[in-house]
Amino acid sequence: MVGDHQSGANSSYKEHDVRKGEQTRQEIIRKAAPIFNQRGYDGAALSDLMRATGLEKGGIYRHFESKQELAGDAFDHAWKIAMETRFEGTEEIPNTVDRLKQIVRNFRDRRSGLVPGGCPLLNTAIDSDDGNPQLRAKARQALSSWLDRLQLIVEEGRRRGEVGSDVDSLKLATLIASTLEGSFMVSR
Amino acid sequence: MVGDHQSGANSSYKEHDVRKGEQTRQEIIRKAAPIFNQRGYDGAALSDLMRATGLEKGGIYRHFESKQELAGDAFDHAWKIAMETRFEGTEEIPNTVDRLKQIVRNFRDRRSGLVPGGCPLLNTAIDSDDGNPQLRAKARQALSSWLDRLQLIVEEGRRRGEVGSDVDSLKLATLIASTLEGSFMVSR
DNA sequence: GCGACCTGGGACCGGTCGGTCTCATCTGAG
DNA sequence: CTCAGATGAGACCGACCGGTCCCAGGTCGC
Repeated sequence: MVGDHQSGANSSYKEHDVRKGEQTRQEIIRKAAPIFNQRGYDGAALSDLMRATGLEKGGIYRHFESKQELAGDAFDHAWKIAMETRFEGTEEIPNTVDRLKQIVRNFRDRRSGLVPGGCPLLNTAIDSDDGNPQLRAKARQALSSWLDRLQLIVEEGRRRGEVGSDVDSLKLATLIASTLEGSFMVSR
Repeated sequence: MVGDHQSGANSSYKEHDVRKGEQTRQEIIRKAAPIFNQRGYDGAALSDLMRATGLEKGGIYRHFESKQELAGDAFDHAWKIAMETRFEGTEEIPNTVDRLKQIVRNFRDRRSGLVPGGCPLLNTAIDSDDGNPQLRAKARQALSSWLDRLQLIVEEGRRRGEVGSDVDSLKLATLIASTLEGSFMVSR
């Protein structure tokens, strides 16, 4: 239906895809992400995206099948940045509790490099809780990957005796995530 | 601008306002609240509200200046119900900690009488974090009234020695609220 | 440098949005 | 019962929505 342009044979220049169009595509995603994150899916009008990217409608739709596809890519982009920021500089902390504390601190303090508009997960989860199953699925997936990562840290700590063995790692991970996300809302 | 119909003099039937129109107005609010709560402000189209209320556009706009006014009233309605539900049967619990526990339990368990679509505060806070200053103000006000109420309970407990005097009542109230709201999101 | 095709502009489309207005009908005080 | 005023229907409005399409011009492999 889409893609598979010049499908055949000899004609070339794929491999990493540094074609002009791919750069434009990435720039559209970068510029669109804050708008979706701030205004939500319905609130982000094509006209807003046009202004932000400096492109006309046709220029945007050249690179995306639909607004939904763009929103999905924009969410992935925003979430990737959020995750990197939240776990930045925590891998090398040896003690589990200290590492968790650093994650909380990252969550609280590091907002500069982030995509503006608050937590993409929280925004998207709420925004897509009626229709929009694609975005909803992405949000669900993002949440579980986050919980998994927290849970893994807790379990490692348990194995190393830095966290009590009576701790339910999934429950603790969920508690941490809930509280952090909740505080995001309160701090508006 | 609005209202103050038959402002003057002798002409009558105010007092409690049981006029037909007022009943209709309340029913519109009741029917509209779940739609705003589920779909958000932009997502709740007039056509949805028309279907839900069984009225035509003119019939709705007779009772509200604008969609914003209706959304505001719908939020107030939803929030009132949510607060009643959350604090239901907690006033008479003597011990402070038990009372707080009951509030948490209410939050978790009692969802039947509620306006569908999750917590109105969470929804509205996220939904209105770009424009829509009216709704934003209402959300802010709702949050502080909730925090105040929790804080009051904690402080009473402190005075009666049921809660450690080292506890910061505002911080604890905020923590409780954050965690509860956050868990609301996670549990989608 | 040529030529194929990738890229972006922008007019255009049908549909829906929130909101207004007029008018027929209903309600209820006298 | 009368009749003024309250109520609701629904046609209508301009703006804007997401999306399509074709064309001029740019890009890039050969």
